Amino acid sequence: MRAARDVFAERGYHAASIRDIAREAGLSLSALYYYYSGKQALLVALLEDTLADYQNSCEVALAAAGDDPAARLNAFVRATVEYRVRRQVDSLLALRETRNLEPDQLEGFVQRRDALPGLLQEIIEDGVACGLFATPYPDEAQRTVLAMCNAIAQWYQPSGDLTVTDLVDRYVHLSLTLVEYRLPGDR
Amino acid sequence: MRAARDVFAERGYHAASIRDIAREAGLSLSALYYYYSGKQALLVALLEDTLADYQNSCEVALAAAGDDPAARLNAFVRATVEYRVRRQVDSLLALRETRNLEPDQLEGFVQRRDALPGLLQEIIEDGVACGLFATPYPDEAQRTVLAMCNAIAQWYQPSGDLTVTDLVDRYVHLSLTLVEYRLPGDR
Amino acid sequence: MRAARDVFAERGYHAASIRDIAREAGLSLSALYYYYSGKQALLVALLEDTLADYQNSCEVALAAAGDDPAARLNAFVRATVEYRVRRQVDSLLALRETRNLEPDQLEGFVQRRDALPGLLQEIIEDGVACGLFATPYPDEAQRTVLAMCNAIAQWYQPSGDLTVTDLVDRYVHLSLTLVEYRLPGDR
Amino acid sequence: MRAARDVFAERGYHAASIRDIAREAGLSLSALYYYYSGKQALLVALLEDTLADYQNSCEVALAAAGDDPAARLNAFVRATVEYRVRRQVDSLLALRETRNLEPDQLEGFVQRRDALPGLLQEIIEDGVACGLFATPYPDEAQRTVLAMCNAIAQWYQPSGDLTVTDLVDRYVHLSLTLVEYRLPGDR
DNA sequence: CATGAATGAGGGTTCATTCAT
DNA sequence: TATGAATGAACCCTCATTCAT
Repeated sequence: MRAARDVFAERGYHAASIRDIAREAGLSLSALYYYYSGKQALLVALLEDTLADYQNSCEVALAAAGDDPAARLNAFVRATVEYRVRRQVDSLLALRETRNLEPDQLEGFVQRRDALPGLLQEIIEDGVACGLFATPYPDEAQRTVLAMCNAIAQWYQPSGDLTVTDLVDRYVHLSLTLVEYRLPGDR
Repeated sequence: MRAARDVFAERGYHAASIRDIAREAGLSLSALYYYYSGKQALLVALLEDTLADYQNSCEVALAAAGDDPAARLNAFVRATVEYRVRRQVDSLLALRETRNLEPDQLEGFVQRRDALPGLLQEIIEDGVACGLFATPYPDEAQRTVLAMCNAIAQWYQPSGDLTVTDLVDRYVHLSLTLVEYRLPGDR
Repeated sequence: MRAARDVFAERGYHAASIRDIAREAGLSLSALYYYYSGKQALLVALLEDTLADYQNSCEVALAAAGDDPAARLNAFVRATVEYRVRRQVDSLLALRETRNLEPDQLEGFVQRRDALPGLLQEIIEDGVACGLFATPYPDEAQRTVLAMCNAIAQWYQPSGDLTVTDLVDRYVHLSLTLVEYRLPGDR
Repeated sequence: MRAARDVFAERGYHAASIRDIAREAGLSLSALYYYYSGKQALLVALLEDTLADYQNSCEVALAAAGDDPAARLNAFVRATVEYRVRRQVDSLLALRETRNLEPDQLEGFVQRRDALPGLLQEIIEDGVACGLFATPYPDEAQRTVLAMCNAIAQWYQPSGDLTVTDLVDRYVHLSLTLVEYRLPGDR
């Protein structure tokens, strides 16, 4: 799977050859087929693993965050940003190669994947409902939060100046700004 | 080119077969080769055309916007959002398939493409410098503005309830919020 | 035809594309087809022209040589060597590309082409018969004379030190040596 | 390789299709690619094998011939003639298709191939130096010896009257005649 | 658990040729 | 005379996959 991840990431699913993956993995072609039933199965395994990990990270973070919408938004953004950095390559694959899942797999996968935006949606709507978030456009705010977090995988360089801690702080700040967070009693 | 756009968009560059494109275009395989020297040439033509159109839209909009950073940000976001809607499929291709340009083409293309984020960068820094934008994170704000505008191509449905006009308004609002725009005299 | 000669010579008949020939000739593809009915026709024209020229050269030389076998051998070798130098590229084509003639053309062409070795054969046999040539192997001598003359086209460099005059002298000498020419009265 | 040899010989490298070779070999197209990485690789394999065999034959023959130039010339001609008969088809390929080697391969191949004429050159020059060979034109004599031996592959018919033994005798005779061999003490 | 061998389908591309203009 | 446009067949090659061992 490591080999598949690297090769898929470098070339893209369709341009990647299963021979390249086998070579990268130090396996013979047939040995690879012994463990995975085919190219598609490798992709599925990668994406499922990535998604499960991400979902779990979010759940844990949200469970610890309690009920406050601001705290929950904070937790969600933190979990997402950290995930995009921690599993940067997998994040890219999830964004780019999901479309190459075959119809069977695709449906269920997308369904599960899209539960998370729904969660974020709820958080923001809660915040709006109780007056913490003043944004007039909760839908677009939610889309933007996701888009900006996802994009991290495309540009972040672990070797650069920006530490993950700082990155998280900044994205949390941006998110709260986006939803126009008003401190309670600040109205 | 229309056929190439549709087929590339539907399947992705590598999964798309030049035979499919020819069929979609109502041409024989060889006739297609008469006009374009190959698959890569089709991709290049598409991406170059898309980029030129987008750059032009931005330039026109910014030229009309004058010097005020807020007005310029407004113009930039408006131009980008409208572009993402007007040429939605091309926008997706530009985002997804640029990586499939061959090294020769890639370099120059990316260079030209990345001039625009630079422009946005300047706008935001100007705004910060003259106190109009209060964001402590101009870099991340700029990345977010781009990310959210780009993402439009992935979800917007012209047939839906949201008109382009409304969409633009909302994204302008979000952008100004992101950079923490303070009305002059509002400090 | 000049273009065809050059392109056929450089790449070989099958590797040469009729587009290359047209480009080399400064013609459009269709204009080329206006003058020659196809690739094969170009080859036929080239080879026929070359053969006719060579045959003519030989006939003229032999007519001037009179009856003496040594003089005739001298004339034949001189004509052949000079021809290989004068039309070096055509000579190469004749040697290499005759096999690519289509069956129709091939038969007649080969028949005419092989009349000349027959002539050489007669010359040598005459010389042997009247005791001028002492070679015990007239057939092999004839084959060798032809082979050595033909090979000239493969290595001779007009820009080199060896002049055509010298070249002819040497090959005449070699030929007479080969047939073991005995000066009359030398026996 | 046998199939490749036959098909290349019959049609020429460029006119030969790799499908024909596969069919002739009783393999599927892909199976052929399993063993040889492509058309060029087949050609290289054939030519290299042929060259190595020929070089080896010459070396063995010369090693057994001792120092006498006449004996060495005899050995060289014998080895070459026998080789041209023994591997007639390969000889034709080597003569005709070497030009279709790609530049990488071509250089080294030609270099190795041309070592042999150099050897012949030395033999003849030795003979001339010690007065055994009286030819005034050692270079041309050498070219002729090679040309006549090489040509054998183009016309010899094993089914004909001429046995290989006779053939060798005659070509040795012609070669010695060409270099104007004088028996020691015959000067 | 691992492999070498084999396959058929399809890939992008080139080509000689034709035809309406 | 000359051309641009078009075609269908064939080309070399790569691929995901299978199977006997």
